[in-house]
Amino acid sequence: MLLHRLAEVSREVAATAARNRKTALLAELFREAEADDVPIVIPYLAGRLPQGRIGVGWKVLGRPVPPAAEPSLTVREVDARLTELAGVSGPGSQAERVRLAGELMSAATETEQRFLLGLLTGEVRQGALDAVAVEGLAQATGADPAGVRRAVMLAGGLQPVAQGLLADGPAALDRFRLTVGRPVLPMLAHSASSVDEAVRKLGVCAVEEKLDGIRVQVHRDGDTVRIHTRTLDDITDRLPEVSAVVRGLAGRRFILDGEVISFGEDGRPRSFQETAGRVGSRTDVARAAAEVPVSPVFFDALSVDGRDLLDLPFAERHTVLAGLVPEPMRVRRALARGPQDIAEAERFLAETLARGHEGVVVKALDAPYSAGRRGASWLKVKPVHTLDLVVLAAEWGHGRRTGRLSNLHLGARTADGGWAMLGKTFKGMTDAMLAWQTERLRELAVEEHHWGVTVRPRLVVEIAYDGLQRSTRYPAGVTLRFARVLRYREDKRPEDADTVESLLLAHPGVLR
DNA sequence: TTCCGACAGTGGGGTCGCAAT
DNA sequence: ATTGCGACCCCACTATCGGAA
Repeated sequence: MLLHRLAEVSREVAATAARNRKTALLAELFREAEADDVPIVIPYLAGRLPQGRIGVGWKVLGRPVPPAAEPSLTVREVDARLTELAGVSGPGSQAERVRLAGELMSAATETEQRFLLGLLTGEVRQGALDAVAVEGLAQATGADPAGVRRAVMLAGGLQPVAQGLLADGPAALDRFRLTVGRPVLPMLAHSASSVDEAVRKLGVCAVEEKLDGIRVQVHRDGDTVRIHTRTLDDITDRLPEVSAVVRGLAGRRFILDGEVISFGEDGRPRSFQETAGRVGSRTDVARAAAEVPVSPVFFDALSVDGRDLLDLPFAERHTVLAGLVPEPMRVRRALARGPQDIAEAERFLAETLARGHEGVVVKALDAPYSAGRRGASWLKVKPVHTLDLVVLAAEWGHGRRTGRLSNLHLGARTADGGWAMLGKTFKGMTDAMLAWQTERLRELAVEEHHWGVTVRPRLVVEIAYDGLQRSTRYPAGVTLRFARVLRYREDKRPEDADTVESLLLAHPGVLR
């Protein structure tokens, strides 16, 4: 199949609003693909590379090159070239990547260039990724959509399922079962604004502490232990002490879901930055492990001794978990029968925060494990802080925000009457707010840049954030975690904005 | 007819590893 | 030794479609 055909379909999908039509377009293309093309066409149309990320970004792609007049590239040829690109390393590799990428781009037509650019930078933006591709695959093969979705979750990705389906038809779905050693997409949580809201929604539930670490899925098969992240990356080699702990557990074959986190000598959790830095260290693992040891803390069991637990209610999965994993290695929890226990649940949240954790996750006790979904049966609750800050600058948006000032630079007052930038945010704005702030900020502009405008510090905006973290980038030495806009405060003057000093007082110990 | 669940998009900060400077 | 890039951890929120109620 020609890449040109894919690029045209991608363009048409992007230009189509109706999701059913997007699905149909993808299905049509999947039906056209030859067997050898399938493992390439499917991920491409889901906006990703079969090779995963291959170290090619905006810089490597460099300046635009003149497009080819006629389409000639086949998807298999593109795939082969990208595999070659992915393999380049060592001194001189950057120049070689640039050369190979340039060669590929000059062989592509304009439409193909646009598609390849999106694919390589991970920004296809056609309004259809995994979910729509899964639906399209089901339609193309006549398989049950729910069955395909489930198989994809269990296989950890679209590709093996697509190959099976196109080779053997719907019967292939039976092959995809939960298997120890093969990671499955983890279940995710929605947010709730309070414990009260969460417990009222879920009824009989567990309230579990939410640790601010790295999500892990741990597989043990005898003496073999594998540890995977939320995106199913294998990080076993970076966490030897976790493997050792898991080998010490009673069961021989199991899959557990949990978090790894580092505790300080005082028993309190270290900052997310410290845990993440440790888990990210690959070169001198022994030293990193000595300096910042991490511990696994589990909260779910997906499979134990050959039993697939996914469809069991959480209450039963937890009973199995508790039989396998001793208490300190499980998250703390409280049970709530429903609204009558809200006070207790709130007390548990307060205690959890006092112990230095992030918040709680409220989980329905009767719900199955919805692999790969953001199930409504898990609700996270975290405290939210707010500040009144001043807009110092704003950046032009992209995609559907093109032509709108989008990303705000946020400043707090300093002791000398100036402003210290604390970070940026693009979150929380409605279309109406985007339109309004674009106009207002242009009026306040003192300087225009290619990236946006700097403005007179006049506009006060109320910002929600999850906490303060250390920063080497911003002048106060701190930045906001997950900052988002709540509303503009036109009733406030810049002099009413919060100060760096009061912010640091509100979060003692962050700078130290 | 209205409501709501699921998706995709729009980007945020930090840290690590690697290659280039 | 320092800098810049890319990958990958953490993530919130809004708009939209289409099926459920």
